[in-house]
Amino acid sequence: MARKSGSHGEITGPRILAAAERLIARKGFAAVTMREIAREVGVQAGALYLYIPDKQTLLFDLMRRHMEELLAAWEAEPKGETPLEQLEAFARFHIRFHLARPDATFISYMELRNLEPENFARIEALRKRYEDILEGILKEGSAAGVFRVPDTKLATMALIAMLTGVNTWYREGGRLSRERVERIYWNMVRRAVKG
Amino acid sequence: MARKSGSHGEITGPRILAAAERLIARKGFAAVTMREIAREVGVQAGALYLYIPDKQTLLFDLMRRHMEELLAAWEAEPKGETPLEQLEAFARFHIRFHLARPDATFISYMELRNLEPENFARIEALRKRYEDILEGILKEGSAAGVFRVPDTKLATMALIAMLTGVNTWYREGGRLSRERVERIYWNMVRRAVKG
DNA sequence: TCTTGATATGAACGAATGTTCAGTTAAACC
DNA sequence: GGTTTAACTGAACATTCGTTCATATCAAGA
Repeated sequence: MARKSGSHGEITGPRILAAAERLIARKGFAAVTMREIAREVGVQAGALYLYIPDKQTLLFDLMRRHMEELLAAWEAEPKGETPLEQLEAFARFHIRFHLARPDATFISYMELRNLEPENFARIEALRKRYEDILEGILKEGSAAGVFRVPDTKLATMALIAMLTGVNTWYREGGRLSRERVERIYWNMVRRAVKG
Repeated sequence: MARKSGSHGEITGPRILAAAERLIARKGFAAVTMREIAREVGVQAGALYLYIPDKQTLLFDLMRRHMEELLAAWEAEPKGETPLEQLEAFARFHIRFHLARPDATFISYMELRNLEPENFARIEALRKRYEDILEGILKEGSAAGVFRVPDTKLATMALIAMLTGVNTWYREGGRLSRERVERIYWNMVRRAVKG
């Protein structure tokens, strides 16, 4: 029997990615088995291979999707005119986007070393494109005398680390609203680079 | 035969921790096998169990040692008088300490989810003690009107994330000296919280 | 109604895992 | 020189891993 109940064609493919994302974020890629993922989807382990070639590709697909959605979401974002407005847009966008996808964010920062070299290079390339966005804003603002940053690359890494750090402690329904967190972080970012 | 060459009593215990730290930092706890660690030490896998009870304890020992050394090192650090001086001391200390121990730092931030609940709680307690040091400085400076931080807990998390982020990109012998990195980061920290 | 093709099962594969343990070695002590 | 003892080996244990595949099921088209 193919399944206990329900009909075929009930989109199993996407459910695999969703289940894998949840499990890998919680336990780590190496600690999650294909059988666990299958159980979460409600299917036997062998059935996973109708949708993915192997476990490594599953991880790569999750990370690539996350990075591509990140870049696409920024493209669709209202940018602002001045470097200061752009920096605020970026800071708020970064917090908002990553807080909305805690699992994917966690995986993309923690599981890099479980990617095979070629896959690693491709994810790193996407990440660099994202970092270049922030560095571009900082460079422009530096040239205009609005920002004072001795090293734009270093400032880029510092600000992204700080902003991504929100994910490690923020909890929905906690003491602070997302809007309030955004404002406080934006204030720290602004003051950290203000000329 | 016990060994191919050399004599017994050549401190194998510490070498296990050192090898495990290197390997786990590079490949992740779940992806490292006891046989790999043993090979790195130059011993058979069974011999590891003369020094450690099991793999989980090995991870816990690494993380506990790191956190305890961190707290002890801060105790031994010259503190400064004013909140501003204390904050500078903390920022520079944090960067210096963690850059000197990239493997242990990496493990302590990445492998928390591989700790069993009880071990996790103990490591988290140590981490909280460390975060409380920075929050204490921020609170004191806020009360004195030297700092302007709307929420000391949030600022603590933001600054620690930013400072620890140095480890993700800094490379010995790279473009920037450690002293220069320290100064630039300290400047950003100072401006981010200055009243 | 018969055929087709996608979807899924469940058993099986070899390899690898953490851990144990009876036996071996060699240095240290009497 | 004989005994003790800590250090270590190497084989074995029961599980579990990712992956494959012959087979079964079912919905849809002819």
